[in-house]
Amino acid sequence: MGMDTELIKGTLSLLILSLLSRKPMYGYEIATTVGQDTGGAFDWKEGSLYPSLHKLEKDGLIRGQWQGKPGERRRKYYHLTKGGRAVLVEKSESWGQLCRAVNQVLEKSK
Amino acid sequence: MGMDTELIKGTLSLLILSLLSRKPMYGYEIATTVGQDTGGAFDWKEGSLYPSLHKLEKDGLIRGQWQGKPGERRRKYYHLTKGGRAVLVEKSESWGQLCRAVNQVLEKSK
DNA sequence: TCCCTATGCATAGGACTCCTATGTATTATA
DNA sequence: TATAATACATAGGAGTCCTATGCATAGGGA
Repeated sequence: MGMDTELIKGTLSLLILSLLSRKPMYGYEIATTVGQDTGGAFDWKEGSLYPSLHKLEKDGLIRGQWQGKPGERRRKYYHLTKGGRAVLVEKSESWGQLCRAVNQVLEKSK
Repeated sequence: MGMDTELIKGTLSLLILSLLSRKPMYGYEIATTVGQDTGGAFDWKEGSLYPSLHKLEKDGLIRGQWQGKPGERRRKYYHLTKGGRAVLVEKSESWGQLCRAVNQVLEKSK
């Protein structure tokens, strides 16, 4: 998709939290899910995704647990913490405010 | 306003172009206008605004001209170039795509 | 069997955006 | 006459995201 990458900044952590509010997921699953859900609008790179997951965990918003019975592929499942759920609500509201504010300016310029 | 600053990134140049599509404006006027139009949602700092204006000019999207008859306050008025107008259209479309994509994910998580 | 692709996680280094802090100068106001 | 508001500018740093690279396993086709 031809979406301006500059405009994407800041949405990564919001969307990771949102996706994990559905159910625990592992990194690769998060990336493919957000791609599918948006018709390919997002194509997160490993170099963005994994450091972001590590930071969210460091900040206590998500927690990761290695899973994999012997013979299974090793995956790190992340789930939202209570704090992460609260931040998700805040970030969602901020996102709504941003949308309204930007669209106000764009509308007024027409 | 309590708007998450991370989410703001990328909107600065879009909104500057949008504001200048109304009429030529000088830097300080741009900052106060975007604040008024959004009820204070944006509070752009000089350290963000002026470098951004310089970059937009360097990229050929806007052009600045010093104005000020003697006795008047010296102001640098910027106006959109033809290229700037085209980029504004592109960026507006990208912004719309981003909004839809993010909201798709958020909605699906409810 | 062997190679290639997809899956799955990770990090170093760099580009880019925005902010804080600071500087200069003029005009209006208390 | 001091202070706030106006008006522009830049250096330095923090933070976010990307490119590039590395490692490892599973599955499918030749």
